[in-house]
Amino acid sequence: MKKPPPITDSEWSIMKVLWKKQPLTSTQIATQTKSHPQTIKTFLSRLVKKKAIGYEKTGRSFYYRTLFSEKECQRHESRSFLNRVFGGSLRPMISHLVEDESLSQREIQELKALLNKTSRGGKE
Amino acid sequence: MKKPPPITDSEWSIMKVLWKKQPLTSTQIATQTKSHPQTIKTFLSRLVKKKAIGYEKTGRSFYYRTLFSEKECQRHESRSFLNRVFGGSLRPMISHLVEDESLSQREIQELKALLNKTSRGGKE
DNA sequence: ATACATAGTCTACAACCGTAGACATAAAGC
DNA sequence: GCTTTATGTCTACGGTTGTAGACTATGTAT
Repeated sequence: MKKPPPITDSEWSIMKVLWKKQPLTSTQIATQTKSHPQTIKTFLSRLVKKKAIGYEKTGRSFYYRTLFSEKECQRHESRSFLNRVFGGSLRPMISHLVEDESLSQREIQELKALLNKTSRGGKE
Repeated sequence: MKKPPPITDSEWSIMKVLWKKQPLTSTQIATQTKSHPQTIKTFLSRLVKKKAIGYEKTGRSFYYRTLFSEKECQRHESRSFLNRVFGGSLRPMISHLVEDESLSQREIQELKALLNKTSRGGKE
């Protein structure tokens, strides 16, 4: 499976819209994001060029569609973020987040449950 | 407390070196990072200009020093990353990381311990 | 004092990013 | 068939980023 290309901030906002509902035309995206249509078109071209999205032409309309799942892209971004800010190691990052951003009791319970579930899958 | 300015990838690598040992001269940093000295100097100027670091001139040498702790910067970066990629919510992100990046048994244990400790401090 | 070395400042430059105008093309309605 | 309208493509432009050469100023050694 190919890995997703780098996606900039503004491009992410477009990807997000598409992940919610696909496929969409440039006009539909512009309406939803309340952005200048021309700007959206530029971002769409760039995303197409870097093969983050594709499109099908049906009659007069171009329908855009992502070529990667949100999860794939999140995974990828997390990786590079991790490398940049936390030197690549996950644990310090999670520690930091957990310590720093106060989580509610409920969230903590959920995370613990998650960790229990993962226990079986984790590699030793 | 002022918030840290945006720091680019390359600049992070300099900050990292400084956080490990401060203060340092540009030459020392260039040596450690094995980068072209001129490039380091540029980054240092930019970091000074955006007030991420400061320096003291002692005799012939300029000693650079960070103006923010690593934790502060990590916090800041985590925030913007979170907003961009996970729509600002922490839990999905941690879930994603925990599910996706396989953690060792040991790491899982450590995280659980961390969560227990945090229980008391977390807000309800 | 004079020359050498060191370290900051100015300048540059290509690539990328956010933003968007101008232009072309093609479908659709009249 | 011709005009309107929608939609992609080309071009642009200022700002940032990574990279680094050239110039300058100032200690340092002789």
